Amino acid sequence: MDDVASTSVPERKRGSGVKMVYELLRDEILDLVLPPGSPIDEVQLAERFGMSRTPIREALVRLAGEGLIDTLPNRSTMVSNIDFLNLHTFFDALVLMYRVTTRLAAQYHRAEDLPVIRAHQARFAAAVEAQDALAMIATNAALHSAIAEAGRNPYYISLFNRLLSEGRRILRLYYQSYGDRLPQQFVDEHEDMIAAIEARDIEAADRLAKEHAEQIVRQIQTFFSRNERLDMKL
Amino acid sequence: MDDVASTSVPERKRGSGVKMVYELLRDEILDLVLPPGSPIDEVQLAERFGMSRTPIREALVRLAGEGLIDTLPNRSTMVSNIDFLNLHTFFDALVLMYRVTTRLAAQYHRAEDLPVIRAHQARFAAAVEAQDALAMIATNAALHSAIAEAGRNPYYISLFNRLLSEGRRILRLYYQSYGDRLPQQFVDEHEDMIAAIEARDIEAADRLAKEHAEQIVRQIQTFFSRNERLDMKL
DNA sequence: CGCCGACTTCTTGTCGACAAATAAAATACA
DNA sequence: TGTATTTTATTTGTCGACAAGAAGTCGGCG
Repeated sequence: MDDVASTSVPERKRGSGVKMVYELLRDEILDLVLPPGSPIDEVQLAERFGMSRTPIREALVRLAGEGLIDTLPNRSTMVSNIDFLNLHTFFDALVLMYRVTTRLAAQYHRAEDLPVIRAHQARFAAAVEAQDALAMIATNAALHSAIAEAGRNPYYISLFNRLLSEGRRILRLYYQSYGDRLPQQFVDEHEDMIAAIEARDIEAADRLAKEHAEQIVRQIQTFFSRNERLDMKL
Repeated sequence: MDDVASTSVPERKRGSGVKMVYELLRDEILDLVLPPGSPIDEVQLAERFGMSRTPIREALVRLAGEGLIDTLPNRSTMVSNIDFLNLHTFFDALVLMYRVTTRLAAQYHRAEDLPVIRAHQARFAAAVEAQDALAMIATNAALHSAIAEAGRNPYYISLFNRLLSEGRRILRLYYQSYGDRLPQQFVDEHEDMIAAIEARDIEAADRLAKEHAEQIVRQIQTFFSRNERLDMKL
């Protein structure tokens, strides 16, 4: 009908365009609005956002740096595929980072971190209540990211955020096929983890994070091995 | 002979400029040729490499993505500082990644990985023999990176490489002040680790990596705490 | 009928130029 | 003389245009 974003050119500020494009594309990729393999056309994006190709390009370089898009030299660029064959490496790193970040949060968190964490947990519980899969996935990632922040190790934070991002795509795929049935159990497990963090019980935090992570991983692995023939390129 | 980079415009190939600038700047930063805080001027680099600002900019965006340079919006961009106050987070992550990657290498390496690893180890031994600190630091990073590659977990590989990069700057600072006295001990420890990997002895690989890493960390921490007043901005 | 080569087209990579934002310098004023 | 304000200068952010590289297309030839 009408061009979605052609006429609105709302006088962006100087440095804001890149960030906006980056975050929007990022969310669209992670929510599978742009499924793996989708072609990314620079001029098309330039038209859509009403700006030149230069800032678009910068956003794409950043996304490529995080492995969210793949760029073939001189040829096309597209949303990166999910490597189903090596999912175990992803799960291995995910479980380890769950443990390490939760452990460090119990050790190093400050008083002002807990309200932030609890706020995320509240949003997560609300999403589960509303059976909103997309919101539940996003708030789950935000919650664990906040816990990692409280651990105050930028290297772990960085890797964990990347894993959580990739996890958003995989979880979306999982709950999509699973009929979006969202268990209350995760909310309770989160509560226990937060309590352990607040009590500064490092070993308990580690153990709870390990169980929490391994349980999720087990569910998803079961699902993906059941649909073995899902080795489509997608 | 000729001016280093003024008249020679050797017809680079289309996509090669960015990579070249990226790698060169990266090495100059990690070898402290460009010390922390050095200003990065785009036009100056453009003249130096005989190209436009666009590819320079792309290389800088990538470097910023890895935390090697900091960019103040609309103002200057400079080599990122080393955060001496939070070195413990760096060491914590470094030790963990040493362990995990070596462990996985023992578990998942293939026959063709070992010659590569041994080649790096030979170069490392040669650098120690020659008492060449810069080469020793670089080959050490390359060796451990190769071990991580044999572990075949891209997430760990990515974080570990970032840690090894940052480590190159810190080690450079360390050996610089230490009179570049290079111990033979590291060569032997590497040999033991490689042997454990080859024997697929996972627990031994883990233990050796842990001891190796903690010993290095201890040395550097002692050094830095002795020079406590090194809390200069540098 | 099928294979090989020139051509077209489409996307990316690079360029030079201009505009905005900020810091530094210069000026005016109390 | 010290401070506020204007001016200048420098660096970044953005733009439109052009050229190179690669896939697809079409025609020619065996």
